[in-house]
Amino acid sequence: MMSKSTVLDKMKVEGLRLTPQRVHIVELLFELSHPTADRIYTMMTEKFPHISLATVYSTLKKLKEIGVVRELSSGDKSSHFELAETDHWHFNCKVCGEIYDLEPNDAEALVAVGMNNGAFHLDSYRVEFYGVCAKCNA
Amino acid sequence: MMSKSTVLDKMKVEGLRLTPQRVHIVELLFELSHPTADRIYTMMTEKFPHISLATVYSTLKKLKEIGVVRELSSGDKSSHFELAETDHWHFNCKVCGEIYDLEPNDAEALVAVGMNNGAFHLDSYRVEFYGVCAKCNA
DNA sequence: ATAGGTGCAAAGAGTTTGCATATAA
DNA sequence: TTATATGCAAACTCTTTGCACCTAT
Repeated sequence: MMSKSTVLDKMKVEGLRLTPQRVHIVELLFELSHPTADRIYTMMTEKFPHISLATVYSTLKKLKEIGVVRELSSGDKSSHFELAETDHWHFNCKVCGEIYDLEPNDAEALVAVGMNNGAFHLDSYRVEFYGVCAKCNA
Repeated sequence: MMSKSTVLDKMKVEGLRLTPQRVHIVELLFELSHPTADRIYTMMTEKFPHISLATVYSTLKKLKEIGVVRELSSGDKSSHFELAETDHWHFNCKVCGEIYDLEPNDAEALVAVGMNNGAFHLDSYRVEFYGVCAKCNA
């Protein structure tokens, strides 16, 4: 589990300015579960009433570039974002739209496939499950 | 490996009309590798000079609904589409943009995680790897 | 001091929708 | 015959860009 100061340090090291807006976006990424840019924007307006969606997108893009944020591009709707921390997989409920984090069982074997016998250079990978969660199935 | 007539039968069964446009879209899905809607549209214009992108999107949407097509939503760019046939995983090269099909090693163990101890109803899943392919790494 | 960030508005890309015409069944 | 598909254009959503002003370093 990454800490907030680890993220902020990383941002500084990578040459990103630590504006109050950016700091709060990072805080929200720790508080919210897989938020969309718009969700972050809405939460931001409580503390920064005049913030722009463009600022949110711009910050998320930079955080993605330095590798502390992952973008989850979900088919027909808007992207969700998460801190690129531990290795985990996602379950996407088609009824309520909730995204659940799941623990991998054997990530190493999976990664071996992704490297294609060493032929490919692997940066990252994602595992996404789709279906109906326990709550919605009841 | 699904056959073209299997797909067309399925479409008929599901109440979709077999128009010449739709038949050719299906043919293109067999010929092309993970095409975008726009790629299919461009190929379609050779045979149907006045076809509309809307028709392509509409057909892909219906094929997705009846489960013969999968949409691969790729982050910041447009979606790619593929026939929902065999169980396979993808490697996405960030340099050339190519999408490679990979053979799963142990899909069952993976699916077991996705079912979350039987709590979730699993429709489907995807495994996406990101990195640099052999060709671009040379 | 100044490179980089912010907020605003406008532009862009991809996808969907409304509607009149055409057509598969 | 008639419910559904097509093609066109316009609309929509999400995201990016341009620019003048501001601010973290």
